Amino acid sequence: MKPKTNIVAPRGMYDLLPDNIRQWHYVETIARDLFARYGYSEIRTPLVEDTQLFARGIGESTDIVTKEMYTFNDRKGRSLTLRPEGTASIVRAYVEHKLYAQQPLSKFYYAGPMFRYERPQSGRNRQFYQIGAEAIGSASPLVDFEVVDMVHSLFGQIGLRKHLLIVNNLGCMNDRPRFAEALRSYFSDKLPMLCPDCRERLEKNPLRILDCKVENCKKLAAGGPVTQDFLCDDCKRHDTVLRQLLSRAGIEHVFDPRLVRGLDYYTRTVFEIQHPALGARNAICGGGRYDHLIEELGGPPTPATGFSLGMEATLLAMEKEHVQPMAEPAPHVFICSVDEKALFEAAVLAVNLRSSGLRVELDYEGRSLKAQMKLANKLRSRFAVILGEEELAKLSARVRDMSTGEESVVSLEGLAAKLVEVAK
RNA sequence: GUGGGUGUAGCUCAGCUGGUAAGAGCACCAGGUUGUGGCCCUGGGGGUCGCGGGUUCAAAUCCCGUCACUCACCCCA
Repeated sequence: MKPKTNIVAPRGMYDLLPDNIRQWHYVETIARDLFARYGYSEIRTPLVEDTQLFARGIGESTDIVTKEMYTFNDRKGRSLTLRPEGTASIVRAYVEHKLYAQQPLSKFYYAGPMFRYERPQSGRNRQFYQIGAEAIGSASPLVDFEVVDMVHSLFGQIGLRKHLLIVNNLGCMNDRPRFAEALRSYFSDKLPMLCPDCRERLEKNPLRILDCKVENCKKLAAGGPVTQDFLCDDCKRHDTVLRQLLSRAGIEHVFDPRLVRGLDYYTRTVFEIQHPALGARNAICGGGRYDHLIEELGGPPTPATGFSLGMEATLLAMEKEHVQPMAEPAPHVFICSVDEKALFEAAVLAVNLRSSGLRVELDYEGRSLKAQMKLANKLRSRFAVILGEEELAKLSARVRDMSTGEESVVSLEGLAAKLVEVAK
């Protein structure tokens, strides 16, 4: 009787097997290198935070806070939450360590898992991985520009070609309520024509009506007010400068006055990067300015801007565009042993060859030479080194080039040097 | 939380109007070569047909429930 468990990974969470992890390293490596060039330093914060941090930072009434958080009490009864996003934690650390006192502008990036209790879907999981960056301490549109350029360039360097940058300006804390009010009054007499979801949005967050997917709601929204009409002079200037910079730098983008991002803390600049080959959840990156969050979380009034990209969605986009990272390097050498004595020597030889910098595989089980050769072939090893009675008697090994089949006998003494020479 | 689709070997899937249908390809192992891979040939191991219940003489096949995966909605990276 085989013991059988039905324990599998939790819903919406999954294992990354060696075959997939290469792609993750590929993206992470490019990102780290690129971020360093922009002067952003890595920061790591706990995966778990005080529940209040997210409730206050993201917004008490948002879906993320009301129904999507993994929240639990620890043994002392403190309410803790698995982080559903990265920005709040970064800001918490910024305030806690008084980093504003050290330099006027702090530039961070982070990478790691986030958790939201949602129904899984294409490009969306309960544990998902984000790479993000935050520039805290400047209200300048130049910083928005830098951040947008940075993540846009990242996708380009990864090898994506079809990603699409969309920008908008939501206005500052004075403009937003005026705009929301205008939307309410515009839609108030059209209530029966809106979808049920939008009727609720009208109460809770009227901006969201603008990106409803229902055809009729779209039509109605098209005739309604847009953010641009309610921007104050400063916001207008901010918006203009950002878009001019993007154009001057040759960064393709579209302006979409209906783009609204979900998180409550966004002010002024918001942007999104989408990929057309994805499913319904087509954003691979979202971001924007949040000029009041630092103050909201107990710090001095400090403007900030940033973004976050979804790793799974990015990987999906890479797949659609057939972007393939380099293959896992194949072994230089596979050591085959013909008998038990050779097997012993093979283990010792492996140490020697590996210390010379070679990638070395060998058989551990004393299988047939044929089986070992098959394995060497399957692993795409450049050479097979064969140890047998004949070879060992002469303190030598047989070296077989796996692509040509040519063989030569080399003394054990000179083997490492010889292989290093030809295997490179 | 709501709705649709799908769960058969390690992988991709066929079988599904109930009755020699537990199958294929790939992968794996062995042999064809007493110490030599790729191609080819032969053989072999491997499956509670997601799980539970029901209908029936008989269920992978029909019905119900459940779990999981998946796509979409809400929301969002």
